[in-house]
Amino acid sequence: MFRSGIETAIQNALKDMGAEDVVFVVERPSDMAHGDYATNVALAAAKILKKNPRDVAAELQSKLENSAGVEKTQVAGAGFINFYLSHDALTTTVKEAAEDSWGKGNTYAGKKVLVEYTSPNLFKPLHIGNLIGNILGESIARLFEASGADVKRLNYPSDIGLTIAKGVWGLQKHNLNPENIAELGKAYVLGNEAYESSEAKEQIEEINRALYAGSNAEWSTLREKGIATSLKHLHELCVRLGTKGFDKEFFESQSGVLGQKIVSDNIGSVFEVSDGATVYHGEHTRVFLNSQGLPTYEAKEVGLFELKSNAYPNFDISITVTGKEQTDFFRIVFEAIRKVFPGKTNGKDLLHVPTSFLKLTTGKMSSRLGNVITGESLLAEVTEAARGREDVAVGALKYTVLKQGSGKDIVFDPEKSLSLEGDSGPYVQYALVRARSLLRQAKDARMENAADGGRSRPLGQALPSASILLRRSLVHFPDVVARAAGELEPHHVVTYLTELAAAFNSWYAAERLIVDGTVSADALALVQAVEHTLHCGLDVLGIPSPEEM
RNA sequence: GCCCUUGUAGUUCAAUGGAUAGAACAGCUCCGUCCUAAGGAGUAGAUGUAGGUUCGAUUCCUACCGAGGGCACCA
Repeated sequence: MFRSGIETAIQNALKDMGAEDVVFVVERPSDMAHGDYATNVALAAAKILKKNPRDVAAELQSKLENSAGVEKTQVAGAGFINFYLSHDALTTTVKEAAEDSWGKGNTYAGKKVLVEYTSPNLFKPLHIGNLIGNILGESIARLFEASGADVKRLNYPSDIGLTIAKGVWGLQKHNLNPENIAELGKAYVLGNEAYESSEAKEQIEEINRALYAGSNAEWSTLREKGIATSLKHLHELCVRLGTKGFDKEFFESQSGVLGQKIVSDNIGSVFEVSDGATVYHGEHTRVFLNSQGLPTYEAKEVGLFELKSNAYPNFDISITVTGKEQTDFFRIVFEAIRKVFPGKTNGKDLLHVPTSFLKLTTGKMSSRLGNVITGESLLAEVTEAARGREDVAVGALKYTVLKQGSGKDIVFDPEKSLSLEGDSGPYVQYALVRARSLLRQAKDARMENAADGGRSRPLGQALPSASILLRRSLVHFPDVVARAAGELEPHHVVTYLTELAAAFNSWYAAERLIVDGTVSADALALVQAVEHTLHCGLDVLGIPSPEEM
C-alpha cells in the first residue's frame, strides 16, 4: 500500500517543518491526470505556518520525492501535491492483485461483528423489501469479513403476533394447506383483508392471544406448520440469492417473553408506567409493554439484545439492517437498551443501517400475491429478461440495490425491468467473463517476456495507454473495500468495479492479449489481476461471478 | 405542530471541504474478416431558491420551497 507510505512521509516532513498537528488527507485525485494520489496538506498547513500554500507545497515536495513507489511529485492548482507511481510500483501491484490476500484488509481484525438482516414476517410472502435487506446485509457482512472481522450472520424472523394470527385464521377458515407456500401466502392475504374489514377482527385477536398462551392445540399446530414452511422457503431463496447461511436465528416468540420480563424488572429505573402501559421517555415516549402487559416491538428488541449478547458476549459491533422508517425507533430503543444493560453495551457499537424503499413506478408484475410483489416473482421476471440466467439476474438485482448509498430510495420500473447493460451488474459480470475467456485461451499460447507498450511513456505526455490506465485503477481496490466497510456503504465498491470494468473493456477493444499464438508476460499478469479483482469485488457484494455468458 | 432523511443532466445514480461536478440509460454520429457487441469511440446535457462560514462549498450553517418517513399501546 503506497498510500500509507506517503502519509507517513508527509507526517515526518511536517514534523521537520514544525507543523505536526495539521489535518490532511492523501486521496485518489478526481482526475487521473493529477496522478495516483494527491494531498491537500500544503493547503491545510499554510494557515498554521503563515505562508503561501504553493510555497509550503514546494517545500514539502522536496522532502517527499523519495517516497516508496513514487516516481514523480508535482505541485499543482492552489497547492496540491500530486504523486505519480512508478512503473515498477504498478507492476508490483499487478502481481499483488492476483494473490489471495488482495483486497483482504485488517482494519477490523480481531473484532466480532454481528449482522442482523433479512428478518421477515413469517407467513407473509417475502416481498421486495425483504430482498433489499437481505442484499444489503449480506454485502455488509462480506465487507467486514474482507476487513478481517469475525462476522456472525443473524436472522430475526417474526413468528408470533398479529401477522401470524391472520395467517392462521386464513388457513383454518379457508381450509388451506400450511405446507404449501403459495396457500400460506394466500391465507395471510385473506386474513389481512378480513381483519381490515373488521369481518374477523375479534376472532383474529382471539387467535393471537391463544397463540401467545399456547392454549389452542389446533391453532398452534397450524402456526408451527406454517412457520416451518415459511422458513424453508426463506432459506431456499437465500441460497438462490447467494446468502451464506445464518449462524443463528432468533425468533420473536423468544425475544417477546424475555423482553417482557426484562422490561418489567426495570420499571422504576429505566421504564415507567403511564396510562397502564410501560413506557420509556426518550426523545419521545415509546411503549414497551402495552396496557395488557404484552410486549411490543420495542420490548422484543430488548429481549433480542439479551439473546444476542448471551450467544455472543464478546461482540464489538452489532448491526441491524431494517427499513429506514425505523430509524427513529432504533435511536430510542438502543438508548433504552444501553440503560438496561450498561455492562453489556459499554464500549460497543449498536448500529442501525436503514434500507431503501423501493418505489414502484407504473406497471405490473406478472405474478402478484395480494398487493405485494414477491421476491420470487421479481427474480423470475428479471431472470427472463436476463435470457434465462438466474446468476445474471441476481447480479442485476443486487447491483441495482447496492449501487446507491443505503437508505436512499430506489426507483424501480418493473416494466423496463432492471438494467442489463451499461452501468449494471451484467456489465461487470461480462467484463469478468471476457477476462476469464482470455485466460483460458492464453493457456495454449506461447509466453513472451516482451515489455508492455506503456513502459516508456514519458510522464505528462501523450495519452496514457489503456493498459496503463487499467493498472492505475487496480491500485485502489484495497482502499475502496476498506472505505466501504468503514462507512457501511457497499456502493463504493459498485462504483469502483464499474470503473474497472470500463477500463478493462476499453483495453480489450484497443489491445490484444494473444497475438499469433503468443502472449506477453506483462499483459497476462494484467488480465489475471483484473480477473481476480473483479471476482473479489463482486464477491464482496454477493454477486455471482459467471464463467461465461 | 415537532423531529429525521432527502433535493445533482430528460431519467437512474456518483463525487472522505478541494483542481475542468463523474458514469449509465434515453437522443444524435461512428466502429462487425480479428481473444464473447450483455462491447468500444465520439457528441449534447445538471448542483431547488436566497443568504452565511471558508483561501476554496454539491458537501458545513440558517431560512424558504419541494419529496419521503417518524412521533403511545402495529411490526
